[in-house]
Order: sequence, then C-alpha cells, then structure tokens
Amino acid sequence: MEKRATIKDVAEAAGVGVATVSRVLSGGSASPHTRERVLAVAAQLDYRPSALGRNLRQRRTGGMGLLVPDLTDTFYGQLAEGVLACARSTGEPVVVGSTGDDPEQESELIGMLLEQSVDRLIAVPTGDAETWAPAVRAGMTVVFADRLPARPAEEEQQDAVDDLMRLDGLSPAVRPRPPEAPSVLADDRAGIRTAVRYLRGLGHRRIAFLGGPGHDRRVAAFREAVGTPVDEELVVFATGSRDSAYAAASGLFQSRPDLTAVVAGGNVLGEAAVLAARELDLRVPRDVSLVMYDDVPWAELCSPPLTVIAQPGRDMGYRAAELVLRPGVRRPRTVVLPTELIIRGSCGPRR
Amino acid sequence: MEKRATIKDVAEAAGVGVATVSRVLSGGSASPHTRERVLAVAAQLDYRPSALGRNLRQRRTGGMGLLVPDLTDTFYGQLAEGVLACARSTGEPVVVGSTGDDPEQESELIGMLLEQSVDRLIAVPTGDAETWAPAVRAGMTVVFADRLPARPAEEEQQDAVDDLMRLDGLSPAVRPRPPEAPSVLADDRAGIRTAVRYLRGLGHRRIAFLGGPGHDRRVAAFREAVGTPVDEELVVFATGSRDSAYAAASGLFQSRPDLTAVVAGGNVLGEAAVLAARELDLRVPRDVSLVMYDDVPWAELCSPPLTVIAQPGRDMGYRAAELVLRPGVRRPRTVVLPTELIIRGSCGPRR
DNA sequence: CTTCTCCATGGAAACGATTCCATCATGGTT
DNA sequence: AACCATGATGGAATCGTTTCCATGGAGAAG
Repeated sequence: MEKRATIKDVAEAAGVGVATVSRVLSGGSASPHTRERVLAVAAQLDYRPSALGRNLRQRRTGGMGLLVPDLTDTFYGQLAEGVLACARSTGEPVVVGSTGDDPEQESELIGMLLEQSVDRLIAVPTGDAETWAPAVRAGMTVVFADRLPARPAEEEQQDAVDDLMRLDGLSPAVRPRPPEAPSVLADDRAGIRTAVRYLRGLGHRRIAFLGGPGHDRRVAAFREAVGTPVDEELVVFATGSRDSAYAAASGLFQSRPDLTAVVAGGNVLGEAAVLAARELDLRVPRDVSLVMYDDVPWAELCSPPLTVIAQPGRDMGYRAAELVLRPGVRRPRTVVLPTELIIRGSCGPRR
Repeated sequence: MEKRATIKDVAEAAGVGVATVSRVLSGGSASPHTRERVLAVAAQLDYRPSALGRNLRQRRTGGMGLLVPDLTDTFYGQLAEGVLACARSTGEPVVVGSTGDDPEQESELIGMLLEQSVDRLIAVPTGDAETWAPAVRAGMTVVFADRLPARPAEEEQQDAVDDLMRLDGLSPAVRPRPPEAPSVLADDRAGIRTAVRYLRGLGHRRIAFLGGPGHDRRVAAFREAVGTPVDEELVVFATGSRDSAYAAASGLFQSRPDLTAVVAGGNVLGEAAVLAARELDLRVPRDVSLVMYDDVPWAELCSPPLTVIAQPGRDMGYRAAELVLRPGVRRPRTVVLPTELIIRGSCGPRR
C-alpha cells in the first residue's frame, strides 16, 4: 500500500531538477553524466512515471479504444486478440467495449471514450455515420475494422434518386464523397463470389443468403455474384442474437424448402443454420449445402466439417492497431485482406 | 476538432466559481437557483467533465482492468462479456489484456495497469502469488475469476512436509493462511465429481483427464472423485495453445488405447479431444466417451453433441465486476457459482 | 580578448478536475 | 441589538507530468 515515487522524488534524490529527469526519461538531451545518475536513481527508487500526470498534460490518454459487437462471437475474439497483441508490444492500454450491435450502446461507449480522452479507436461499427459524428468531430483517429458504418438515410435516398436517373439515361451530378475513414476489411466481395461460384459449379441454382447486422457489403456481393434478379425470399436477415439467427435460419428452411444451398454471412449465422437444419431433419450436405463466412476452430468439429470463407481475424485486428497507432505515413487508408474458400465437407452436388 | 468545454468555461458562462460547478455536478450542496443555472449552462455547452483531471486529482483511474488468457477461447469471451456488461451499466471503462497464459506477459500487463493507476482488477491468473505481489503491494483491489493464482513453490513444499507428518500420525503446526483474495469461481469440485460419477455409472473405469494451464483445482477434484491411486498416465497436461492441446489429446489416445472415457478440463481441450479422436478413428461415444468442461454454443453442433459441465461464464464475469466495484460490504469474499452437467450425446456405456 | 553560439539545466506554468478553507449573508435565538 | 449557527460560495492548493523559457557556462570563431 506504499505510494509510488514521483518524478519529484527522483529529482531530489539525484540532485537535479524535475525537468531534467523528465528529459532523461523521455529521450531528451542531457549530459552523459546526468543521464547516468538519473537513470540509476530512478531504477533504485523503482520509479515509473504515472500515466495520469502525463495524460493530463498532453490532454490525451495513451492507448486506444476497441469497440466490437460481441466478444462471444469467435471472430471478434480473434480480432480483439490481434489488437491486444499489437498493443501489448507497445505497452499501450486498450479500453474495450462491447456494443451488442446496438447503435445506442455504441453511442454511449463512444461518449465514455471521449470522456476518457481516448483519441484513438478501432471499431466494428454498428451505427451509421451520424452515430460516428461526435467521434470525428472530437478529432479521434478512428479505424474501422470488418465493416464500415452505414451511410445516413438521406445519402441512401440520394443514391436511389441517382439510380433512377441512370435508368433514364441521365448522369447524376458528381457529388463529393465524404473522405472515407481508414479501415481494415476482408475482401468480402471476392470471398462471396468464390463461394457462390463454387456452389454454382456444384449445380446449385437456388442459393440463399443468411445475413446479420453489418453484412450489407456481403449481401451486396451476394447479389452481384448471383447476378440477375435475386429471389428476395432467399435473402433473410437476423439481428445480432443467436436466437434471432436461429429463427431466421429456421424460417428460411421452412418457407423455402426448394433451396439447395445457403451462404451464412457470419459464424453465428452458420451455427444457427446447422442447428436449424438438424432440427428440421435436413441433412448437410445431402439436402442442403452450407458455406459459412468466418473460419473458426469449431468449424472443423462439425460433421461434416464446414466449408468456410476464411478471413484473417487476428491479422485484421493487428493491422488495424498498427494503423491507429501510426496514422498517416503514406496513408494506405484502406487495407483489404484476402479471404480464402476452405473446402471441407458441408457442400455437395445439388440433390 | 473543436476542443471541449472545461469546467472553467462553464463557471464563467454561469457566473459562478469552478468550485460551485464541481459541487453541483457531483451532487454537493448548492442553492436550487444556482444548481438550475449551472445545469442549464452545462447542458448548453455540452460540457462533459474530463476524466483526466479527475483521475489525477484523486490519484486513481476509474474503471477496472481485466486480464484473461485468451479471448479466442469462447469461455473467456463469455466472461469478458459479463464484465463489460456490468461496466457498461455504470459507464466505467475496462482496460483489457490478454496474457496468453504466460506469467511473464501477465506480469508486464500488471505493470502497465499500475502505470495507468488502474486500481481495480479482475483476473484469470496465470502466474503464482509472487507474480501478483506487486499488485497487492500497490493496493489494487483484485478479484480473481475462474481460478486462483498458484501458490509459490515454497508453500507447496511445506504442504508436502505437512502431508508426510499427517501420514505419520502427527499434526503439523497450524500456519496462518494468507488472506485469500476475493474471487468468483465455478464449483469445479462438484462439476468434476458429477461428471466422474456419471461416467462411472456408465461402466467406465479407465477415465482420463486432459488438463490445461490453471486446471489445478480441476485435476485435484478429478483425483478426489476417482479416489484410490490414480493411474498417472491417464492425467495429461497441455499448455494453452491449440496445438499443444491437440498433441496432448492425440498422445493420450495413442499411449493408452485402453482408456474408455475422457474428461477435458476446458473447451479448447475438448475441441482437441474430438479432433484427435476423429483423426485416430476413434468413434465418440462408441469407442470413447467424452465430457468437456465449459458449455459453449458449438458444443451442440458437434456430432454427437457434446456432454458438458456448464459453468456460467457470463455470470462469473458480471459478479466479479460487481465485486471489484463495490468491495467490502459484508465481504462475501469468495463467490462459488454452480456447475451443471448437461447430458447430450458424447457419452455412452463402456464398450 | 571579445563575442557569439550552443547546450545543459532548473524554475515555473500548464493541463482540468476536486476539495479545503475562509468569507459572507441570512435567519433565528437570547 | 448583539451574537451565533448554518449554508452557499469562490479562491487557491493540489495531483504528476511535460514543456516553455531564462540562465549560465563552455567552447569556437573573430
């Protein structure tokens, strides 16, 4: 319970001023003699600078924030491990928050981080650009991982209008896009495309997509890969919870018994699909083929082992942390990491 | 990028002193008139007190630290979610670190938290009491979750000596136990005992235990439940990694093909056991029965679905957070939460 | 020898909050 | 009317660090 030595104690014990101690410890200039002396005294007193004083002085907290939807989801666990690994190597603290895929909670957590003067943040965003306005306004360095925030409703509307104009053969006015925030994403498009082609190659024609919150890019990729008008009943969404995922999967299988393959947009959805299929006595892959986004350790445990689109969760976290720690520098604003289709046993020829 | 209003700005705008503003905002006494006025101005300026100033003044950082071995392990993900949920309800930041089950990294992370003046910590400890000495010396409020730190070697030796004395019919001197730190644990003993009895009831006699780091209490419970000299070859340990777990499981199956049941001390070990069994063409449960510690969502996905000893990970985290936030108060120092044997399909009668 | 430059050095201000303490006003009691 | 108790209030100190700036000395260049 003894209290720690302060810089003042060190200064007195070494017979120098506090400014000198500070300089020595943070790499400023000092005579070799003084430097040695200060270092010795500091070591002897077991002095460790208090982050509190430094933070107040520089008006910022070191380290970074990390916001993920759910640490129970193995993929986000991997992502977090990546971030923590990078932070550990630099000795920086990471303040973690779990949003539960709820924009309101996300908003509150951003507020909390602001209050803490955390000015670097890695986030798997849930809310739209509006939710993120306070953060950028406060000058936070934000790096998005895994997804980008949805664009606000008005922009979507504008886009719809533009699309109509295009249909009429008009070219809409060029509007400046807001500068996109740095981000680390998986190549969803390629991943989904490869999966869909693979299923196509097996003869599947009625392929469904099971999506969750934040899977907009994946659905878009799915639509694009399928091409031609997509049967809208085959694209269903769940909220973040496991219950909702199960309900969505079960509903899908029941309402469209004619589907022969499913692409699950995330591992929670994949889990739900396996469970729902089993409950309805659908055999994988005989009755229905399944490809799951995310490679997680237990994908191999299923029987049959699941064919997955692997994305490097840990790497994504690590890269995002690097990006947020050393922003700028040749600004490779957006990093896209490759995905890989890992073929195991959950897909078969169309029945 | 505009900078936030400080308490001074509020004071000026409201025409009062900073002390008054502070009092109003932190529930001190003030006249209704002043209070209203200050509140109005604060709201209008969108003032949020900076945690930096407060922290420095009170010489402590709010919130808490959380140290877990690996966020990729679903159980620790659940635990972390529980902690975060509790912290979110009080608006407190949580600094999370991942130790990788390495005492050295744990030690460094403790140092980092000390530097940040984080004085409340929830930990799944990896190192022994010595590793934790700096934390208690600094007056941290530590709550251990899931396990307790190993006791230092010298104490173990002393215990061994005591045991010998007991064998000789002597009663060893009563030594004062160090005051045990508050902790939140699952009832490992009951859980393991129930599992072993269950396997016994199915006719199994050669039951193995697959342990990982920090599973001391579980092994002890296993030995106790099995009773009589345990066949030491049937108790094997892995380090934290998945590879090591797989190697341990595979080695166990190969060296002792006569075993008929396995208790895995954690979900990573359970996963490894399933994988190793499959690789060696051992059928579960026909050739070997398996009980896994930890109920995780994917346990149901395996085929057959795994029989597990469930422990309430999320609750454990939540309770630990409560404990660390409001210590004392009737000090229920150690909380033990119940475990439950959930019988699915991975155990069968002895072959 | 003078002057200029450069560097090491320490005092002091600053960061934004909390909190101690002195002051002042008010109202009630003797 | 004098006095005291009470409560509201603001000034100033404080927390531990970084950083600005002034000082002083040593060495180089003239």
